[in-house]
Amino acid sequence: MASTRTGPNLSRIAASLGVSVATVSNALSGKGRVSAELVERIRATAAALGYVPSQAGRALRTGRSGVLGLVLPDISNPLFPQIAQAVEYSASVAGYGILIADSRGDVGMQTEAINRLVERGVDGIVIVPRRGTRIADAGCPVAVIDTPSTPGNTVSADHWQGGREIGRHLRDLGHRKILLIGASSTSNVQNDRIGGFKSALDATIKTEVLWIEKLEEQNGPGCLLGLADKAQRGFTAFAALSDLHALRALTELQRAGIAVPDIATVTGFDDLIWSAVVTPALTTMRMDMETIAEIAVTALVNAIENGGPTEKGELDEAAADEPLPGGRLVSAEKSRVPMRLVIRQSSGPPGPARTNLLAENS
Amino acid sequence: MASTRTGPNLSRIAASLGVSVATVSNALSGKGRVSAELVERIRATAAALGYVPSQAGRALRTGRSGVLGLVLPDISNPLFPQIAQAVEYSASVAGYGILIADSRGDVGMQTEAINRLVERGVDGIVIVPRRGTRIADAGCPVAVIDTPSTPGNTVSADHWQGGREIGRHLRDLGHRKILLIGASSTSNVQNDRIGGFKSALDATIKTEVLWIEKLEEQNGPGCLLGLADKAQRGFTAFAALSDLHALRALTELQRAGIAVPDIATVTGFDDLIWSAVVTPALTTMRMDMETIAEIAVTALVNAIENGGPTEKGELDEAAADEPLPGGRLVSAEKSRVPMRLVIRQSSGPPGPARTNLLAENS
DNA sequence: AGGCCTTGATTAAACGATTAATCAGTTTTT
DNA sequence: AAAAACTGATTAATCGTTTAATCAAGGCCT
Repeated sequence: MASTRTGPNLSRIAASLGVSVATVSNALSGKGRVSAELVERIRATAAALGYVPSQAGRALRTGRSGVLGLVLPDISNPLFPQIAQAVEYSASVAGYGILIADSRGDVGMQTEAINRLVERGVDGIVIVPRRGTRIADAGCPVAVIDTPSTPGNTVSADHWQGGREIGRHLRDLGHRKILLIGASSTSNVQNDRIGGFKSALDATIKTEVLWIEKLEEQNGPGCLLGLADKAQRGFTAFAALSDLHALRALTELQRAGIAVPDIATVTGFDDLIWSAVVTPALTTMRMDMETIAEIAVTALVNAIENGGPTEKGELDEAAADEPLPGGRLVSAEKSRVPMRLVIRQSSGPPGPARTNLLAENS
Repeated sequence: MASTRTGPNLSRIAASLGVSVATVSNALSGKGRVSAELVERIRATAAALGYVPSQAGRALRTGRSGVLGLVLPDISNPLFPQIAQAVEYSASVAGYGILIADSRGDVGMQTEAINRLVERGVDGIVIVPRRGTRIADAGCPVAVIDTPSTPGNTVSADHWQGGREIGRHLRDLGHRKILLIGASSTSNVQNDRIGGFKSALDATIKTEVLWIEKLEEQNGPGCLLGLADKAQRGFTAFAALSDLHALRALTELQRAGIAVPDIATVTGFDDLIWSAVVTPALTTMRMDMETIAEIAVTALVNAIENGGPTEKGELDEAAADEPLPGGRLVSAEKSRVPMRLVIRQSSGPPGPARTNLLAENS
């Protein structure tokens, strides 16, 4: 603790007032029995001396560090800022700090990252798992933010509902041939979005899914997606499963001289930072990260402080009523948070030469 | 510490081997004098018992938490992932964890965020300051990542050089009328980039600076930048001071039917995630964040562990030889890291109907 | 052979906070 | 009036690690 190395501690306050350290501790924490007048004097001198409690001392005694770990599949993911900001905020409101760990896209490193956090003594961990991975027993409560269809998911955006809403939006605009653009078919999140999307359509609407990773395996990263060709073949709407892909689609279409939204409609997902400032601004689905983070952190803190509701996610052979196994997945009552449709300028009715005058609903 | 709450500790290992805790501690840390044979046995049982040292106990005794704070002006900034990832990596290599704090764009909250970190006992802090703010005395070593022209800067990209390189690139391509696009004239970083940019041009080249924030004050956020009009007036190159603005320029020009790079050239800064996947892929300047983070973390760790080179940045009236004032700005020998020009498809010679066939230099 | 250095271990004192147990007065109860 | 209960404080143990100080024993020197 560089913080309180030389700074005042409880005993210094106690000494300067001629009382015992226990009394000072009780006064500041409000736990024991201390006269109101003395509490006031202790508070005053503590403030005067600039007292800052030592987390190390407290942690050693209480067994709690007051820190949560945040494990991300890949920090460089553009969605990360939203997540980190929301989780950090919820945690700080609950009195916790956030220690970050990056698994850098590597599946094996996810376990390693978790271990690093555990060794640092975090009280709990929020994990946004790499797709398809299971969470190893961490030795502390764990909240998982993924997608409702993933077993063990604590809370997440309702990606299925999000897909359904954007599907409805495109259906109502009159599109009859829609291209879905995703990264990889192994993503639970993207599959949920696709499932929801298709559930909103009727039989007359034709869809096709373009997987970017598969395409790039053949043509190299950053290759063209061949959307102009798709447009020729009658696709009037391009529903990307991420704003990053939507952006790629938008610029590729524009470059090919296909006006958006006049000729083709482009929609995205996640409302990433640039979505509002490109021209035309992207119609997209926004996750309510603030709520998701708050639910996840609350569930985690509850498990930490009260041994709240948990479920054994991985150790299937063990009995569920086993005495606290150390690592445990926490669960929340509300596990799916609805996404919100943000209509901007990139979506409109199909066919040539029509402009979308809908204003953004803030 | 949820980690070692019930787990094995030094005394358990000591007991199970019939030696003293001090010996175990010495054996595991390699500091005292312990026979090689006993070290081996201790190591073995420690591993067998799954021993994890308690950070709390260690921190309390040594006064070091092994954690660095990372203060960011606004986590939602798209540049953040790069920074966080690089800093987290460098820190973990040096054996430190990263605690994040977000000042959410608010100037006042920067101080508050720093205080939160200090209260959590971080050993040092890496700050990417909100533009124009000074760093308050934090009570622990502080490394600042901003721009070389900012007093107190520890290390950063050489934004001036970056500007110069992209200026040269556009000059060599033959552009004679260039529009610079920035967010705000109060940003040191952007001003450095502009300064470097102009230093690369000769007198025959005309430039103009468009400040987005000023424009949005009048026309509302997300408004058009009027670039089509600028193109009409003879501007052939649009050099944005951030990829976010470059993207905005690119899509706005495309929407107006101005082909990039055939008619107009667009360049950016920072090589953000989407820069390589839009069409045309953005020519941009890339910061070497890995190196910057490594230098910053190394300087910080050096100051923490050896009381390395520091300078009093703020407390001007105090003598420089004052005994360690607690909070101090660390300095590094190498404080400016060159940026690298990444040529992609969005830049080309001016004038109609010419295509840029330069390959990306990876 | 006695003194001295080296080796390999132990002892004990911190670090700073929390908290159960205790204690001396004072007030209330029986 | 003696017992019981409450109030406001103190004492002392504890969390797990590090580390200075100490100690016993064997080897080396003069």
